[in-house]
Amino acid sequence: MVKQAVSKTGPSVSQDKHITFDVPLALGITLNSGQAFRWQLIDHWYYGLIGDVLVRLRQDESGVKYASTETHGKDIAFLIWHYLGLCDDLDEVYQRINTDDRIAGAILHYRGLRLLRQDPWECLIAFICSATSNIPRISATMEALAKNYGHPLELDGYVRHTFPTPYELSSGTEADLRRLGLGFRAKYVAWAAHMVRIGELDLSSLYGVPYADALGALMECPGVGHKVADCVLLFSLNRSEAFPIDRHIWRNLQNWYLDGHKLSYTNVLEWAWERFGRWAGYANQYLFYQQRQEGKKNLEGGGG
DNA sequence: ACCATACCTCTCTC
DNA sequence: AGAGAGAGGTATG
Repeated sequence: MVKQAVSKTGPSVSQDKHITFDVPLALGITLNSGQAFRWQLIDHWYYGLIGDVLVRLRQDESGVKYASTETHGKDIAFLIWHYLGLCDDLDEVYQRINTDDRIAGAILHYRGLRLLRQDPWECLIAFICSATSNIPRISATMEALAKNYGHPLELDGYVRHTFPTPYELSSGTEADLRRLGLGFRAKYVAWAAHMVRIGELDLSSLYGVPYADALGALMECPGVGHKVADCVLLFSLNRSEAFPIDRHIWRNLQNWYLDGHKLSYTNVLEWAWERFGRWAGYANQYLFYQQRQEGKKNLEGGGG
């Protein structure tokens, strides 16, 4: 008997395209390394938004396959290339940050993990929402904001919402945002939306200005401290020297490298710059990802 | 300058 | 299954 060929996909499925390159990339690890919160893996495709374009991505031997919604003339291949940070020379990065066995192990296991170039506005809100939270909750929060204040896009029958602009998000009051489950972060999100909308914080002006100036500008936002500002600098503003120090990284650096000494945030930062130089942010991301994977492993081991 | 504490409520765990 | 801890931080005393 011959099996009947039945198309499982709906009508008008987008044509897959392809970007070819020969630099290291670990797409799945990169999209799930805690930098971005809206990528969803469905049927072996990563669905998510890059700006106002809904895309699906899938890595193969020679690069990345993709399909997307209308791009309004934008070069989608370049958009993806840029978003994934494929222009960073990872060989140069590895050479500079590979200072010890621990980092060497992380590079070995997670080769191709990259720092993304996200939209600074979305990144700012995501990390304001990250305070005393966890990844599932941050993701849920970002989806709630998108569904309530963004607009829908459809790709092959699959619908996702854009992340709202500062103007769109400004239509929500603090009380509205609390109803979405933001908790004490609601006030900070509303405030940030207001500041960006009226131009008191101009995120696009922060590319390429001195680190300390960009940091200071971000920290003008209530609810944005040094750590959140470093996340925005590293994951969206292309500042590879930014080195976000959360409680876990702090404790681990203290044990692994600092002989148990408790240094202030600024002192740890200066230590990181001295050790890892201008690619310190990559060292941070590899150590962060490694510590998270080891945490998962320990949980599995305990369960049998 | 440093340290403790409150802040919302969701998620994971036992 | 339901209660209790803890959560990628920041602002405030």
